[in-house]
Amino acid sequence: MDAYDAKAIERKWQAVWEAEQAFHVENHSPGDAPDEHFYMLEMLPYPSGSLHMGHVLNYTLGDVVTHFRRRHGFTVLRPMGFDSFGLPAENAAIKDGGHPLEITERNMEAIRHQMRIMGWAIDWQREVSAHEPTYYHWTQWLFLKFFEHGLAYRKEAPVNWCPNDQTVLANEHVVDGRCWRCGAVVEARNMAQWFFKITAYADALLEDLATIDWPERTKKIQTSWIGRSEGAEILFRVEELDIDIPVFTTRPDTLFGATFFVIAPESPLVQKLSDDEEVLSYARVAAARPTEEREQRKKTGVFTGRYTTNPVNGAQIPIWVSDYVLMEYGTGALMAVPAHDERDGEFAEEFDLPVVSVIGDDGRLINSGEFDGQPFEEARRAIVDWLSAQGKGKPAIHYRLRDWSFSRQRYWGCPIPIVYCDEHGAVPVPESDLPVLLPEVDDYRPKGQPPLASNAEFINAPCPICGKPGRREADTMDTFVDSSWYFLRYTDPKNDHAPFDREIADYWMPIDQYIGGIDHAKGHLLYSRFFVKAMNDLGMVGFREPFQRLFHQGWVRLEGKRMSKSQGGVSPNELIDRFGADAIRIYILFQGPADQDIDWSPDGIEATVRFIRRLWRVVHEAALRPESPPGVDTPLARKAHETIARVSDDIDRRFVFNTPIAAVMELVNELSKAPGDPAARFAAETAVSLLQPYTPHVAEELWGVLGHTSRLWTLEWPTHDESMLQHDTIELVLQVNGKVRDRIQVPAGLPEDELIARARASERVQAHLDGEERRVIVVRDKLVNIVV
RNA sequence: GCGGAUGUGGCGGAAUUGGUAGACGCGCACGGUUCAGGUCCGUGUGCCCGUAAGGGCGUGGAGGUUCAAGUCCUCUCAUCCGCACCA
Repeated sequence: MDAYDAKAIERKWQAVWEAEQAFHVENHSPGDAPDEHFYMLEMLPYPSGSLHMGHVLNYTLGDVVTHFRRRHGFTVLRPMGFDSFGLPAENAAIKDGGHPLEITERNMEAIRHQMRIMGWAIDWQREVSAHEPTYYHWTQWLFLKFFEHGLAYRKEAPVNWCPNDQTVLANEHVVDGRCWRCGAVVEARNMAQWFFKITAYADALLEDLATIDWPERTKKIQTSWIGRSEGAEILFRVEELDIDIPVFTTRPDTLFGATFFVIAPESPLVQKLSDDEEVLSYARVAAARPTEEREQRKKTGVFTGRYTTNPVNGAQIPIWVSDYVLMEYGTGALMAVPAHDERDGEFAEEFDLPVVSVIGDDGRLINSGEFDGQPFEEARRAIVDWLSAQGKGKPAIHYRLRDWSFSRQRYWGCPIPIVYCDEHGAVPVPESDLPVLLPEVDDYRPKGQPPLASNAEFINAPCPICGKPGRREADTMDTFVDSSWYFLRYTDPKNDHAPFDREIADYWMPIDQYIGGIDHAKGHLLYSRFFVKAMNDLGMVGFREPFQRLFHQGWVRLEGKRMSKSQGGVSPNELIDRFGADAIRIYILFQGPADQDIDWSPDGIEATVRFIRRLWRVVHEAALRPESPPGVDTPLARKAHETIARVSDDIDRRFVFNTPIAAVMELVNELSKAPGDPAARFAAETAVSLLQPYTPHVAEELWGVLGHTSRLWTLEWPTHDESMLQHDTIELVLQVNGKVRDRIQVPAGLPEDELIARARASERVQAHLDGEERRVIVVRDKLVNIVV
């Protein structure tokens, strides 16, 4: 027996898999495509630096599922690619020099290498990268389709502006109101921005959550992010100015209690309602105040001097301006009901405004004219009906979700295929002119305008309609656009006349198992759902959800901090070099349930290497034993069958990956204690076969040691014999008053009387039977509990 | 403030349907083998009392349901996460 040499074994089998393209799957013509197919996908990596232990967990998990499904006869699509546009490469180029493309491709090569030496079963023939023109060609094409159908549009909107870096920042790059890079206080600035109309899909995104198998907490995050609330829009008339101000409320039943009215400081209504300098200056100061300060509990505000009419009772109520009203939500104005809304109540107290209670302790309306006495739920409808009849209101639904702003004033992203013409406005680049290639620029640093704007050759382009000089859009797309459809491109990655073929996409999609971090719950996972729904409506795909089943792996933490590219962490390469990929794979999954966070400690790795070496030795010993006869029935054989059952159920139904390792360890322990057992060969083969998805290299090698020439990775998963799980004798637990007093071996299947008799016969039980027997509970083949 | 998750030995965790708490592994202790060993093998290891037999206690805390609770119910504490003046 040679010593276990992880490196040699891993290189050997990785070479075989590559030479045989073992994990490549073909697209069949629709008629003869295999029925049993499975689309396994993990979120694609962002190529900044190299992979960290969090990735190792993510992709090893996916790898186990891939092998497990393959060996159950499924044709498994398991592709890989790179989210290769984005700020980090650009920032690295600014900071250290070099080109974002070079930096990105260097990192990609490092990651491909890591993926290869981890031995992951990936179909590399389907690799896609966001920054390749052959990919972003179709990102641009999809943008044009969305634009054509009104799902992509341009409008003025507030953005996070860093006055120091002279650029817009994404929300996640604003930390405590400051720029993450230079620390300058971020300002709100209005700029023309491109948006996707994700709000048009708010209801669909909510409703279809019921059709997908996702963790409840993720559904909850999306639900609260979309933030649907039902209520009414009510018009408040300002007679002097002859205007109606709409407000949104979820509590129209409290309308009679509206004793004042408040508008947001940013609201254009402020100027209309008042020219008083005190009011205007309050509004200016309040609007400019950072959000944090606005959230401080003490209410501020100023009376405009104007009144509006409560539509339901004609009361003249004062109009105030206060920064507790948000311009972004509802209509930027609200009816204040101090008796039944905590915030309105605080405001009323601060400024000594009247409070009228309109709901009694019994939940029925009071002080509400003709609606008095109605339960408030009924009144809610009745009042809205009454308002509708009067033309003063209507039922309304509001969402917290806003349209997705995807313009980025940065270089390293997908160009937006638009030309601005003085005459024709924003004109889409014709499909035949795609892709609009990302050009070279002299300097990636944004200086008040996006880097692309400085490239005259790029920026000056004729209007596609009239041919007169126009200017290209200089913004690039948010990288979340790239990742909103990459999983579709994988199904048909080489297509050069369309993003993908619908029939092929419909065949593979939706993804059967998606694995990635929960941090993408309201970003990538929501955007991708929106894309698929929109594409379905445009007739491009035949399904409405991209990810049928979703799993979130936990974080790998180092000293309490999440390992990530920015935080650094433990280098997988070094670990592979020292312990081998198989040991790392088994180690990372053995730490605990995969959806729980792992605190990194190097201690356990030695142990997993020790286990592999033990397996190596025990299997070699077993290989010297004669072939196990079919149907061999020994305790070791039974243990093997039990292990097959446990491992299969854990991976398949329970989706847990740590306990199967423990189960196989038990089997290997049993085997090492009974090397001469006639079932030794069988037990060894079972252990190796069950471990194959976890440790594919050493499993393959040991499969050969056991005399097989077949490819274990292609073989059917073992099945257990149900009859081998039945035990002839069982351990019967004997309790007195619920406390365990004895355990005895009895034949399985004894009748209750017999079990009771045997329980009473136990000396240890008798020692505690000093009172009158009141009751005896029997769980057959398990326990007897005597109550005295 | 609202919503959610988690809490089990010295440590990571197991216990799937209310039925033996602590599987498997780390660590530790003792013994053996080798001896250059940070190798390998074996035994033990929840806590307390006891030489032992045995007994008591024990799943963040307090109550409850039940013959029986880590598991179900009520309250509570701690940690983490999400949302947060959303009308």
